[in-house]
Amino acid sequence: MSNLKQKPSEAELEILQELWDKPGLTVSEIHQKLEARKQVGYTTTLKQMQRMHDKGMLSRKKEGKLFIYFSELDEQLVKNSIFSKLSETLFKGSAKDMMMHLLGNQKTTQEELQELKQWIEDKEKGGLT
Amino acid sequence: MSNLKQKPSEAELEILQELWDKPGLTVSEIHQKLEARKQVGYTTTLKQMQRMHDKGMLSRKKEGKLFIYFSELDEQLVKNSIFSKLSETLFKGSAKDMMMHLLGNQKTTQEELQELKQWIEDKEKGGLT
DNA sequence: TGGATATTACGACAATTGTCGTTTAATTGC
DNA sequence: GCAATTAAACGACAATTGTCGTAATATCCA
Repeated sequence: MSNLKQKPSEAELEILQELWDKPGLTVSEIHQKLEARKQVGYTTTLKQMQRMHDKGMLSRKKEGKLFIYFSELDEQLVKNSIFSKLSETLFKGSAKDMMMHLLGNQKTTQEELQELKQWIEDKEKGGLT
Repeated sequence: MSNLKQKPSEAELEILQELWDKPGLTVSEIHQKLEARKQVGYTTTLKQMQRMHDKGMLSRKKEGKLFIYFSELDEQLVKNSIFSKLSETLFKGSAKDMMMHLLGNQKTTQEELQELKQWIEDKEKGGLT
């Protein structure tokens, strides 16, 4: 797990996300999930995953007669690096500004705001060593 | 302003960000700003901006002897579309989950959390038409 | 007015990405 | 055993990206 020389592309992220959700899927399983969301051919998914395997982003092992795949990249690390790059590029490195943007512009429900506030409060109480 | 058929690439975003911050910059001005952050040749920046101009992402006008550039893409729209895509791909579309991730993993200071909470509270009071 | 300087335009290239079609190989049900 | 089905491997392609070098222009100054 968890090297990260290259930033995964959009399509790669979609595949990684599926494997983070549920490690050990076959190409067809992944393909089915992707297909449910967007138009894409089986061989495209296959090729994509083979390339990711070549790059070391995925590992795989024979399960019976077919391969099941696993992510070799750590979910948190990848996501962090994406956001940190983004905050760097678009918000002069201020994570706070980035969140302000999120809160201000995404359709965030009242309820979600509530939860979020709660979450912050909990974090304030609990987590300051 | 504000069409968006194509998602700007990483390098393009860096340039857009400079123009959003301060519209009407020359190639060299942009280049200087970029150069301060990363290693890149002048012609690279120039070419990048010319391509963006061709794509209609940037407009420009002769100011005296040289061109000054402007973004043709709306900052909010672009940023929203980036985040919405991201939340789609990596958080099953939940903006809240995305923010949780941000709050949990980015180095967010106590102070920033405070501000954020304040911001949420203000928003609760004021903004629900 | 000519050369030095600053800007802009062109054209190239390698690498990466998204997409497939076509082949091979393996598995499985008659 | 063999045709039908499934899965995996290969090889191709066009478009996009990041990067420049070089050439053409426009400006300015001595």
